[in-house]
Amino acid sequence: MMTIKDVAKIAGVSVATVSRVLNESGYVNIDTRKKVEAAIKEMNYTPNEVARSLYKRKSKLIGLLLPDITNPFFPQLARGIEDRMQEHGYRIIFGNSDENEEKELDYIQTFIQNNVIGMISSTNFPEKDIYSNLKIPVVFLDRTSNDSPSVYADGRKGGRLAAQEIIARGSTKITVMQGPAHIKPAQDRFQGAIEVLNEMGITYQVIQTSSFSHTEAEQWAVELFDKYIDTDGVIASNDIVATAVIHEAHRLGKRVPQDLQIIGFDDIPLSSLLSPSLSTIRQPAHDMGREAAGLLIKLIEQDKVEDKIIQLPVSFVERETTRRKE
Amino acid sequence: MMTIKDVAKIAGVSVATVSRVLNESGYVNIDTRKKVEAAIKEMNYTPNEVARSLYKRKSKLIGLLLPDITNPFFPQLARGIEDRMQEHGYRIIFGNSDENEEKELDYIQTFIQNNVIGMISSTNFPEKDIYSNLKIPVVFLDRTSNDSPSVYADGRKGGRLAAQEIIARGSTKITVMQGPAHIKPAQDRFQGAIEVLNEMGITYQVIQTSSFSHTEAEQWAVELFDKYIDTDGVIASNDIVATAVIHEAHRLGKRVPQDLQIIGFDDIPLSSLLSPSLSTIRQPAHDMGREAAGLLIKLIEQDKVEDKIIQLPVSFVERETTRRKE
DNA sequence: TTGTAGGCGTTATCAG
DNA sequence: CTGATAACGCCTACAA
Repeated sequence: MMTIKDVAKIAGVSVATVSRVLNESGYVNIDTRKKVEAAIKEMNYTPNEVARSLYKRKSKLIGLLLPDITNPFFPQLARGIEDRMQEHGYRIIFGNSDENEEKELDYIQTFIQNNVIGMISSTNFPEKDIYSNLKIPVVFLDRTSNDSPSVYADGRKGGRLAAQEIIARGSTKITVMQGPAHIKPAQDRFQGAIEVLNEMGITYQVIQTSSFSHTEAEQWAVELFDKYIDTDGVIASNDIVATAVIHEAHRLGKRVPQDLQIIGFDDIPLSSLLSPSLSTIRQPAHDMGREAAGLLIKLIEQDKVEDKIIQLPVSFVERETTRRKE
Repeated sequence: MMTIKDVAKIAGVSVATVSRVLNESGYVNIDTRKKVEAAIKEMNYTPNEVARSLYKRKSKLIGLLLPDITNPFFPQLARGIEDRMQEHGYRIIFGNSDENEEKELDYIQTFIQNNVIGMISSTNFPEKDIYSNLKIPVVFLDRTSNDSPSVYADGRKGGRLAAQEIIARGSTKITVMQGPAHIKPAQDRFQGAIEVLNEMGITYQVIQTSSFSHTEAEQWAVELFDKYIDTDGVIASNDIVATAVIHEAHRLGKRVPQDLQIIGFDDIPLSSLLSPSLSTIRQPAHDMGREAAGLLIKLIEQDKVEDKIIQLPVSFVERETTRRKE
């Protein structure tokens, strides 16, 4: 491994000078600069980030904590984050928390031990001391807490939209699937939906779902029709559950959207490929990731940041699981 | 930030002693050990991994390079890797390569600058010098190169299976979708399938697909029926394309599986939720991730590793896009 | 404009 | 059994 010393030696200067050209700091004669640059290129030298990090007490690493990368919504966030971070020279240490506080703590711990310079987290525990006591900037993604920096989509609005659209298209016996109680955005959606339902005086039923996992989605779909066989409109807690509902409706011989309309949430990439393709409330996941990254970078690089809360708009994506508007 | 010095001070010993108890190295009197441990707990001290890494010239970080986390196959690999690594105290620095050599190089570069102790890569360029010149262990995942350590599923076998099963279920005008030319496993599948087709003397057509992206999947599905409207069996290059094919078949009024059978590849989590649910060749993605992590850990921690090539079995998952065997 | 030297937090060597 | 102390590779006063 090359070190700054080696470069200094073959450039015939001191390490301090090499460091100066490396960091474009302080004065350095144009000619010696050239010599140094030549040496660097020749030896194909790149500075050891670990040593840098030790000295500066901070690295170019940022910590990313997501509940479960296996849920199709999160890779999109991750991708948005990574794209933006990468443009700015930051790298990502990644962990799945499984919404498990202990695991989360453990990761935060090691993030800090590795001098991460900032962190993005989709945690269910944003209020915890761990976060408020952190000495590095944190951005909550798809989550919020008071006035902490955060990026999220307007879940309540999304829920309202879903209800409005499904009502406008003629469903009258609506079932709302309520996502996991401990996940804030899931509850926002739910609240938004029932708000509208109540305002319009439409009767509805609720199905509780306690997670967003693929494996359990099927069960809830079954439970749904088991309890409410004659429902004619389902507002699902996300696209995965919605997919399972389509599947189950098919199995029961229900026609979608004629007998039953379904609206999902998220607009994961596969939604448009389903048969029928899924009408859904779109969250701009990739953008959310980019924004979160952008916000964190600001927090890191600027001392004063005005807009620390970024709310992105959701929108109704009309596809084939809803009828044409009357 | 606490340092080992602070601990030493309040424990009334030298840093060397603290270091010894931290690393369980060398002798240390039981009583002083207790004092030190008490101090550590009291101050809630955790060692600075960066300093450790600098001294040891290697960290507890491993680099992970995946083509695109947005493709549902990869999160599963990632998850498998992470789970296993996490159990062993390793953390992951992650990057999307987009199958772009330059990006890949860039990441490898920074991985090394960060003293990663090993690397897992799903690269299309395993033969490149960058890899062979690396001084840290590398495991290729879902990829291979000569006798480099690697973990992958038996793609050729998978292709053969797909062809055998679809033939056994009565398709006679088969279309094989050939995945991206530069992706080895995609070609293996293709080869396996046409091998069987040729052996059995079945005529078939080929549709080229140049990527695995969601956005383009739809186009190939359209192209497929555009060119071969009366095909009665499709062997898709992966589950995403297969999903698009189901969708397009629906649109054209074809009944699946009566008029048209479809077999996918991968068995991504959503496959079972589709309508009809997708028959596919399953790759044990999560296990592949775990195995790759396990192999890398061995490579790191042991000096001699016997089985450096791990091939995992694929299997046919019978669902609703194929008919019952006759 | 350039070089010397001290320090970032740990570990390991070597006396004691 | 314990304690100085020299690295690890880099950056930044401070001198020259």
